[in-house]
Amino acid sequence: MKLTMIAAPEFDLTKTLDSGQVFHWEPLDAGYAGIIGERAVYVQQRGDSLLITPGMEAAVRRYFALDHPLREICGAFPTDSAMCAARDFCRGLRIIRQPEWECLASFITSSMKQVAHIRQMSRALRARFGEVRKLKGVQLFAFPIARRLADATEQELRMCALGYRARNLLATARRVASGEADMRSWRTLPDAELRARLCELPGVGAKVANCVMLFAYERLRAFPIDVWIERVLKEKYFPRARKLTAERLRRFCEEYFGEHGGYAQQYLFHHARKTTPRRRLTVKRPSRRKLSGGAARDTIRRAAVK
DNA sequence: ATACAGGCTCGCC
DNA sequence: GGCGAGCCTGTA
Repeated sequence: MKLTMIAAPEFDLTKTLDSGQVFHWEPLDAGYAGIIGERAVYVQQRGDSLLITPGMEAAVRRYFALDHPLREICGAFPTDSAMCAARDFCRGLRIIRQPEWECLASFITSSMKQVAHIRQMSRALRARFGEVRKLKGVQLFAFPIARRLADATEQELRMCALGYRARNLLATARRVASGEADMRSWRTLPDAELRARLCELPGVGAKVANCVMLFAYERLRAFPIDVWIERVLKEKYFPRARKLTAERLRRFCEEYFGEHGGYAQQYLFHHARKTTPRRRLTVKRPSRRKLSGGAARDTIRRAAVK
């Protein structure tokens, strides 16, 4: 197939797709296959350009936010050592513009999951409920619209390995499909109100809401705080803090990282995730994790088996 | 094999 | 209004 070339300066496709903001792109040939809106697209980087499916030029530019003034954004970051290291490591990583529903649904499934598994759940949902598209001879599945999932049963969603997330995804899909939650109209809301609307949805708390604001609503101040970022922040910015409440941490991020906090967060996150040896994680985890949730149940299950 | 994941929600105090 | 426990399942 003939491909079209578009300019993409200050852009790193692989870093962007591998930074945990989007979960459906699959490697294909020397590039990636994915779906933007309803349409399948192939994207391959060649230096400062992208080779893409003809006819998708505008959609690709918009989706990958090639218009974001990356140099200015990075230039406005704080200049502490952690931030500088992340900035250098993540050169070319952009916060993309995802469809609202796909982004929301994906992050509802993300709770307590590693990126690899979120991708699997996305794949299962798409293969079971999504519309098929052909690209370069391979089949791609679009992320199912809310209506489609709203008409499914919790059982069917659980078959996509969602576990307890199935219930939340189904309930939220129903609200979105019915129009009770009109995600499109929320575009005009100020940050705080948008966050409040999102948090009313089942399975959506502050973390997921901030991810959706950042990756789908272009709210570049939104600063999702997950266990990785929490670890980085505590280590780099509060090395000796006794107890740091979530609220205090949130306020610090808002003031310190400011206008482009979301970019700063994504860079710190990606840098930490890609450079931290796995072995160190367990040692550095907050102690409560050792006691709660899965660990306790594992113990029970093991005891029951014996 | 077994610990533990990029949380949310409830019940408890 | 802060804290801990439970929830499902696959992966490292």
